[in-house]
Amino acid sequence: MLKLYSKYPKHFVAVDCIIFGYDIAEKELKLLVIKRSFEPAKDKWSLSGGFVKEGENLDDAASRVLSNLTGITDLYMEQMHTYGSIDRDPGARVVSTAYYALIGIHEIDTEKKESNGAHWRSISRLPELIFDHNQMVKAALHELLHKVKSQPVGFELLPEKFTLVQLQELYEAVYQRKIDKRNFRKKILSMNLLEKLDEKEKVTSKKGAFYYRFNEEKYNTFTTNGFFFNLDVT
Amino acid sequence: MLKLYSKYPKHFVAVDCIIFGYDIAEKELKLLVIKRSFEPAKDKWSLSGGFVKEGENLDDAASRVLSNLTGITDLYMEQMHTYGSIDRDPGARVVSTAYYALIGIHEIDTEKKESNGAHWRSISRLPELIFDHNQMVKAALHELLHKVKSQPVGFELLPEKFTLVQLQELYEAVYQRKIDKRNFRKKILSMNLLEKLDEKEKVTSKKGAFYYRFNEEKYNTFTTNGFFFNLDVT
DNA sequence: CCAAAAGTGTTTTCTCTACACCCATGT
DNA sequence: ACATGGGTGTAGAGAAAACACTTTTGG
Repeated sequence: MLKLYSKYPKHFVAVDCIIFGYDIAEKELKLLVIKRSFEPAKDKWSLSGGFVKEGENLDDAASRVLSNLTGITDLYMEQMHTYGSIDRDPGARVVSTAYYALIGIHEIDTEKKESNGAHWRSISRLPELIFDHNQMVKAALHELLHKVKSQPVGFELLPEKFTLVQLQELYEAVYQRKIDKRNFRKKILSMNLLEKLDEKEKVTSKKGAFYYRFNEEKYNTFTTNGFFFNLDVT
Repeated sequence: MLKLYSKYPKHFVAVDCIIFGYDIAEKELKLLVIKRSFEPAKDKWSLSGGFVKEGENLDDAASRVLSNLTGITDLYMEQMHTYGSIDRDPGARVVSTAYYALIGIHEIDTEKKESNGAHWRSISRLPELIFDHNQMVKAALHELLHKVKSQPVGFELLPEKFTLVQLQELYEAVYQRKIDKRNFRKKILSMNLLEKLDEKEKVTSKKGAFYYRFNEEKYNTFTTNGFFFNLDVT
């Protein structure tokens, strides 16, 4: 390796993962937080993070942290923002890139979650987090809100099969407001992205609600043709 | 300083600045590019960047690079994305955070620009840039396009006083398409963010066009009340 | 048979779009 | 008086919003 840049300083580089999960039963958006196991700020609540290794891509570091914690390997994960204030981490100067992921709350490997001291916490009742982690979460929520309107990411938070009621409740949880049932269904179905299955979910009602499935192929056809997902309902 | 993290590797951290300028005369969006003065890739076209110093905030590093190049100190600058592939820079593994700035093409200190080997290049005729810089520009343009629709950042690219014609031409340059004059004026004026001045610009026409000014106070009133700037015109 | 949740259409309102002529002025 | 760019309104189409009753079925 050439020593071209040897006069410049090096820094610790880390990633922090903001893992959102949707709890279909409680109809709440949750965040995965961990009890930090090392100094500084040991035993405080924190996002899960990790240092970027030598010869490891930044994105790969984020995936590694996520998979160590949840067992999930292949996942929608998006870089959000990089935090680089010199004093953000009292242990040393660390530049940290925050990523966020959307998962169904039950997709997670419970073993791994427990052994890492991770817990789901409702976003409306978050604990105090270390460093600038609360700020990160706030920014990620803000971005999620915008994202959810313009791209069909909501489906990432649900199991493969879901009912329209569940989908609506998810949007209500994210938007933090009520949505009109008829308008919601009209709009989402008119996009032709959902496939109605022959199966019904019969736990929450006697009549039962039809399951639907997100059709990724159709979505890709649309996007390549300059289609713009836009879910903005009453 | 505690040696808490000493077992982890350190990395070079850099910033790259994507500086967009609007040329009010040529009605074109331009990008500031420089001829790189050092190895590797010496004499190739590049964004202007720099390594983050010891004890320097990430954002401050971006501001420093910008001000060295343009003389502009106080500016709207936004972090875009962090690029962290291990082989993106052939000189060494460098994690680089890209920022973009919007300025009027004439706000710049010409001395500084020349002495740094910087040039304005129309975004429709960009040269090949080093490393992943073309990718950065493409991403920044994409983000600019979305941003411009949802936030009144267009004004950053214009001088304090501007005519509605100039503002429309700016949006046409960014969107890369014609906008209906009457619809544009109707929409932008209905937002009540512009202040009509008593002065006219009389260079480009005999009749003269009234100057307007962006009213930041009004904008702040709106945003705090949950207002959403939305410019999406014919 | 009734409670509980699923499912379904229509009307009104508003926003977006398309479109063409008059105005002011310097030469 | 005319050429040049600045400025203005309206009608029609399409999208968003408001709104309430019927259906199914397990207990």
